[in-house]
Amino acid sequence: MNVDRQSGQDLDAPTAGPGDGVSIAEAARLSGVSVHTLRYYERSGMMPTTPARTSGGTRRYRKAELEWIHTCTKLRSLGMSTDLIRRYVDLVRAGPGNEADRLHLLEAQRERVLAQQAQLSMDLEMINGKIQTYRERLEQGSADGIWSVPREP
Amino acid sequence: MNVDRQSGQDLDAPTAGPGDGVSIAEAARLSGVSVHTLRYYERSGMMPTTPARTSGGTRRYRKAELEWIHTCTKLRSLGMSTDLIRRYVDLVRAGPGNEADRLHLLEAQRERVLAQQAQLSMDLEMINGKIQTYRERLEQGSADGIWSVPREP
DNA sequence: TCTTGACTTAGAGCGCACTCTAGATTCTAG
DNA sequence: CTAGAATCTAGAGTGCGCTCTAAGTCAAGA
Repeated sequence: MNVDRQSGQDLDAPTAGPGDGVSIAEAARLSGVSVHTLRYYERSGMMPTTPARTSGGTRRYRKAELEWIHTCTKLRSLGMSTDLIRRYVDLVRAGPGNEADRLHLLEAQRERVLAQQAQLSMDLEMINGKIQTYRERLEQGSADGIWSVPREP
Repeated sequence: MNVDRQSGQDLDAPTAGPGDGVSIAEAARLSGVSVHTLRYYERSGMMPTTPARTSGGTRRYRKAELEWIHTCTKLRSLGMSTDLIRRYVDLVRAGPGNEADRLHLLEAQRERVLAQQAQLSMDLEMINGKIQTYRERLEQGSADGIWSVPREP
């Protein structure tokens, strides 16, 4: 059985009984995002499946939701916009048959990330150059001419 | 003589005579940022030196400003906040003697970029895995079980 | 049962980095 | 000299991705 060590809840339970899944606070702790953000993701259509509810209406996050949140945070940290994630989620919710579209969204994001990595590496050379220059000048006791303001004669 | 090919202006001229430097539109074209952004950078204290002005008050960008804008856009694309850039610019404007502080700002930014690159690479593995899975399933004509919504029995 | 803390919703607020506007002034080609 | 394009300033507006609030409901231990 697949059980959360903290809450002792069965993450795979098929129904929304009172003891199934974990609370939103626990889901937040497990995924590293705030409860506010979890609710925001849900109401803005960024969850392929929404957490089950107890009879009182409180959310119970299970394996599917927790795994998606994990994926979702990775897509976000790869720079994928909430709008694109919504589009991806819409495809998933539409069910089988649009896998090529989903693939295309992911591949497009990968291309953006690769481009960004290349850009970062290029711009890093610049900052490394400046760091190197500062270090050399500091060894000599002077940093003139890097970005000092020229004095009027 | 250092001359802009487009405007034919002397970028090194020491005084703010009417024909020295380039207009803000030309500076924008050369640096790839908008004229709005150039004015914003200036008034929010992100320019170590401000462009000279004609007698009528219009800006004339010269080599120093154009080079800084170039550096500044790279720092921005490395994710350095405008606040940190302002701090760096303040140090530069304060003149020689704080090179260690400047160096520290740049090194801290480099550390953040290196961490971000590592994170991007890690998260990219996830997206690559999903892309790979989708491709395989598409070859088989099915993408069930990646992020499909389970049907109720 | 009671109490305390966690949870609910809809909607407002925030921080960042621009981006645009209005209305006046300046520049430049003819 | 003149017309039209470019520029000026201070300040307002925008889009993104959260983040927080208010006013109430629910859950769980003593």
